[in-house]
Amino acid sequence: METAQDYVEAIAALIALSGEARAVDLAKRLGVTHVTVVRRVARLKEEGLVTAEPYRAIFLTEAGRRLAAECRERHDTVLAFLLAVGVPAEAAERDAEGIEHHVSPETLAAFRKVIAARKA
Amino acid sequence: METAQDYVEAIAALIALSGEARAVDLAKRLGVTHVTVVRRVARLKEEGLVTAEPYRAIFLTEAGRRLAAECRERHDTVLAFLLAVGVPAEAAERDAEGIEHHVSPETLAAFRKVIAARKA
DNA sequence: GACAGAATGTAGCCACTGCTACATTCTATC
DNA sequence: GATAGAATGTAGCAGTGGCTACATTCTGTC
Repeated sequence: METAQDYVEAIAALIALSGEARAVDLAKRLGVTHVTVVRRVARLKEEGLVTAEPYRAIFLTEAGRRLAAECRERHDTVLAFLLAVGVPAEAAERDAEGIEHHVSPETLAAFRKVIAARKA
Repeated sequence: METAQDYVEAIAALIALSGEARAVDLAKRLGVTHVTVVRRVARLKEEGLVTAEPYRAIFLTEAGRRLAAECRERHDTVLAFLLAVGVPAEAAERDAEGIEHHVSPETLAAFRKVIAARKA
């Protein structure tokens, strides 16, 4: 489930960058081989999160886009929060990747409040 | 590696509670069957983190105690931090379990500063 | 001390993620 | 349009974590 989120996030990011997500680029971005990507994408397809045809790029379904947007929003919130409490940018980026999958809605709400407070 | 930390943490907690860590109690605490525990503990033994003899309780080696202490300290810091920024206790406990494995030393330092500031 | 029940150990299954090695298909260039 | 190189697909291996089922050992009680 976590990896599914990482994948749709990465796919969304690649589509935003270049209009499509190719297996080789996904592999590069996620730091795995293309085989791992292909197999995982097949499952995402079964789960209805992406569309994928042999030898073609990968795209998100409506459900995939929704999930990606959620993840993106959560990721950005966690990152902004870490930066707001004084974590150096590089560490914040790294840690946000791991932390984002373990924040409950309650924690996310608390994070947002802190961000808003620091901004004010 | 994450699971190794969860196990030494749990073992340390059980030892603190009752003087020893038994497989069945570990299984209950970690929410898995005793088989999973036994196999993981065998690996921890190979890694020099615990001592384990057939049909005997599990204990931490010096290295295991060090690791457990580190994890405990980090866990407590994350939990205290979440509470300090207003996360409800229940959610904080849950999320700390997941987040603790993804905080870098830099992030931990930032967390400590926030805790100190809120305390003052 | 026998015995039942609890605890532990062992065997074997599945799912997931990662890999290498090799096969196939695309694609850009000549 | 042939062809080399890139991209993708497929097969098969290993490690980890989860399980059930069954065997063995402990242990407390009669």
